[in-house]
Amino acid sequence: MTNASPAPKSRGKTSGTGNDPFAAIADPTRRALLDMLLEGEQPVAALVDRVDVTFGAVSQHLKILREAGLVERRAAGRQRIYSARAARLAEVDAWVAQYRRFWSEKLDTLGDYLDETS
Amino acid sequence: MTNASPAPKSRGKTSGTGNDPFAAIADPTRRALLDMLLEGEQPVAALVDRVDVTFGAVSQHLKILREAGLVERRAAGRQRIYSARAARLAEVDAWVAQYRRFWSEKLDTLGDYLDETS
DNA sequence: CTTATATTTTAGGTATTACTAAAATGTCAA
DNA sequence: TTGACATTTTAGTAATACCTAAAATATAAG
Repeated sequence: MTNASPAPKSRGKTSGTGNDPFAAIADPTRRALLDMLLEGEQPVAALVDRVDVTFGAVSQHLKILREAGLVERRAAGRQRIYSARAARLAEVDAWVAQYRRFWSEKLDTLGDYLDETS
Repeated sequence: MTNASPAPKSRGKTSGTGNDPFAAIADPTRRALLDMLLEGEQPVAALVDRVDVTFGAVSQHLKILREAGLVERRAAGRQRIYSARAARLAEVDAWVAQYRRFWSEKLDTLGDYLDETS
């Protein structure tokens, strides 16, 4: 027997980019946006010219981040001011935390990683 | 003016699922596989019957995880034994760490780290 | 050599993603 | 009102992701 089909596979609820923080931070542009907001709240236009995609694209990314609970929006005149709302990243952090003991039984500086050690 | 095109946009190097740990852990099945490997190294077949996709799909996921440096493979007879290689998650951890102060100025029981540096 | 086992790879399909350009919405100001 | 500004939404497209079934590879055993 070659393969055992595990079910008809409805392909229906993959949760998607919206609302899942892991999916939300998978995109490098979205991480860049979050990083910018880490410096403080900003209107969309301020983010746009640091990011090399169109205004529309940034707006769409912000929507995804907002649906994931990672940013907040506030109205100010005709602007929309966005700010980071990192609480939702706690879910990601909790997951990664399980693995911490694997790479650092000794937790050094916490500032340098990226190695191979093999 | 409606939009300012930021460049022809070659759509070429989005890094993709392979080799980018953020993209690698975006998929829930892959996170599940990593979680299983956290219990200890395992041959592919052992993972397959806890995951509800075909053998082929699991093999593909493991390939992506391997390309991202998140798992290791070892041969044992005709089996391939996989094990978690969490070091690469340090990159994710480092990124998330920037945000920790946002949701916990007091860092309770989470993973318990000395983030500091600010 | 032949067959069974364990896994990987390929081919093909469908869904989702990320992007752009343009249209739509909402707000401010003359 | 009219027009400019700030942002969002829509429509359409190309690339990517994930999945299955089946073929291919590799090792072990009779």
